[in-house]
Amino acid sequence: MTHMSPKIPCKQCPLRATGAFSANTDSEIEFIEHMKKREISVGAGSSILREGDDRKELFTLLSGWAFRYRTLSDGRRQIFNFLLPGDFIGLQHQLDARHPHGVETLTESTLCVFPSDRLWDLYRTHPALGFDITWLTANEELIVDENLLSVGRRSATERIAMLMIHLYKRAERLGMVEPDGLRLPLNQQHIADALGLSLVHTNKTLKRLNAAGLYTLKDGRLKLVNPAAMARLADYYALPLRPRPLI
Amino acid sequence: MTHMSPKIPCKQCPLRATGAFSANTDSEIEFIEHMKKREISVGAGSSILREGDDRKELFTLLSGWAFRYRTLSDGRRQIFNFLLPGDFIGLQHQLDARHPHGVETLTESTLCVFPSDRLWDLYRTHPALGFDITWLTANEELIVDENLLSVGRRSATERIAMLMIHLYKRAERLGMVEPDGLRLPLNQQHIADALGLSLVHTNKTLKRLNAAGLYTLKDGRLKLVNPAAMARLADYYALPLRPRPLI
DNA sequence: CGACTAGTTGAGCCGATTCAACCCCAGTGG
DNA sequence: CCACTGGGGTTGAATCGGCTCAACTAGTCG
Repeated sequence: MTHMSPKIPCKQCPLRATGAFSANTDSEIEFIEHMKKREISVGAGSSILREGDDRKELFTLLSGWAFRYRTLSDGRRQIFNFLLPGDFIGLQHQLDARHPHGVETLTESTLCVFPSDRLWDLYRTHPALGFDITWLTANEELIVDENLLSVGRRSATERIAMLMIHLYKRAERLGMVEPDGLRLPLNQQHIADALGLSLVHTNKTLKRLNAAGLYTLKDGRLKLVNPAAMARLADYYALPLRPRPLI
Repeated sequence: MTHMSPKIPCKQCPLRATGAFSANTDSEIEFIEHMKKREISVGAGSSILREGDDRKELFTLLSGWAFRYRTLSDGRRQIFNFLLPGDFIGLQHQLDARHPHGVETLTESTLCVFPSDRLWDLYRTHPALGFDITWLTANEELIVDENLLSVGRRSATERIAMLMIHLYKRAERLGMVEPDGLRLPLNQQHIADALGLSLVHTNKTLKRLNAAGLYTLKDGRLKLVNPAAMARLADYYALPLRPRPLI
C-alpha cells in the first residue's frame, strides 16, 4: 500500500499555493527540500506511526486526512486530534523513548518524509525554521487543550458541535470546502473515540443535531446549515486566521 | 502579593542542582541570565496569566505549584495540567492571538520572567536552546495527551489513580518527595476540574481508593501505599527518566 | 461568636453506557 | 446471477456511573 512517489519540489508545493501558510526564504525552502528524503503515498487506514514505535522519521502530511490516537491495554481508544494537510508529525517520537501515540490515515494520503537526524542541522543553520517547528508544536498543543476542554466539560451535544465547527474551520482555511460541502472521511466510531463517547450515544446525538437542522451530511459531504447556532452551542469563538508555518 | 526578588544567577539556579535537568554550556546559561528580566514571588492563588491576556512575557516556574486551565463562558472549568518547578509557561500566548488558557499558582511561587521579544534572539544565537524550547513544548503536549486519554477513556477511579501516580513521579524526579510524603497543594475541586468529574463524585471516589488502602493523605502529605496496584489500576507505565531541558 | 472554606454523605435523577437486534449496501466468490 | 460476508449505521431496552441537590461537620480566621 505504500509507494514512493515522484518527489514534488518544495518550491512548487501545492500547499504553499493555498495562501494558508507563511512565506519562507529561498534558502529555507532549499533546506527543506534537501532534508526531505522522500515522499510516500499510502491508502486509507494505513499506520504511519505505531504506538510504541521508535521510528526516527518526521513527516509532513501533504494531502489527505489522518489522526493521532492512543489505546489502553484493554483496547479503549482515544483520538487526540485529526490531522490535515500541512500538519507536522512525529516530534514526540523523537524527544523521548515514551509510550507515544499512533498515527493512522483516514484517506489516501501523501507524506513528506524527513530523517530526524537532520533536525539539529535545521535548528543550527535555519533558526527561523526551528522557530516554526516550535510554533507547530505549540499549535498542536492548543488543539489538544481544546479537545480536553470538550471531553472534560462539554456535554455530548456540545462536543459534537465543537468538533464539527472546528474541523470545518480548519478545512475551510485550506480550501478543502467545496460547494457541495466538506468531504468528511470520519465514521461515527472515530467521532466517538475523539469525543470520549460510546458509538451508540454518538449516533443518537448526531441524529438529534441533524433533526434540529444544524447540519446535513450526504455521501460524506458535511454542510453546516446554521454555523452561528452551532458555534453558540459549542461556546466556540472564531479566531483571526493568520498564516501558519509549513515545514 | 507580587514582589520582585533578588535575582538568582542562573549559574547557581537551585533547580540545576537537582540533577533532573540537562547541562548547558556557559554561553547558554549566560544568555538565559541576560534574557531573564526579573524574578517575581507571588502567593498561592495568584493569576500568572489570565484567559484572553495578550501579555508578552514568558516564565519559568522556579519554585512552587501552578496549573493551566480554561473556563467555558458559563463557568465550567477544565484544568489542562499542573505545573511544577522547571516548567516553561506562556509560549501559546505568544504565537497566536488566541483565546488561550489561564495560569494560576497553587502555592507561594517564584518565577523567572523573560520578555518575549528576545525569544527570536534565543533561536538565532543559541539554536540548542531553541531546540530545548521545542522539547519542552512537545513534552507539555505529551502530558496533555495523557490527560485527554484519562478524561476520555478512563473511569473515575482510574483517572484518580493516574493523576496521583503521575504527579508523584514528576515530583519525585525533582526531589520534592520527603520522608513523610509529597506535599500536595490541590484541593478536591482542583482534582475534579483536572479529571472532568464533579466535586462530589471526586470525593466519593477518593474515599473509596483510600479505604482500599492505595494511598494515605494526612495534612496534605500524600503517600502511595501500593504504587504497583495504583499503576495497574491506571494502566500506567513508568518511563525511563532522562534529564530534561531547563530554560 | 459568626462567616467562610474544605470536606463528607445521602437521595434521587439523568446522561451515557452496554447489550442486542436489525438494516443497507458494496464487495466477492461460487 | 445470487448467496454470503462485513463494515457502517440505526434503534430499543435496561442498566449504571456520575451528576445535582441538599444538608451537615470540622477547622480557621477575624
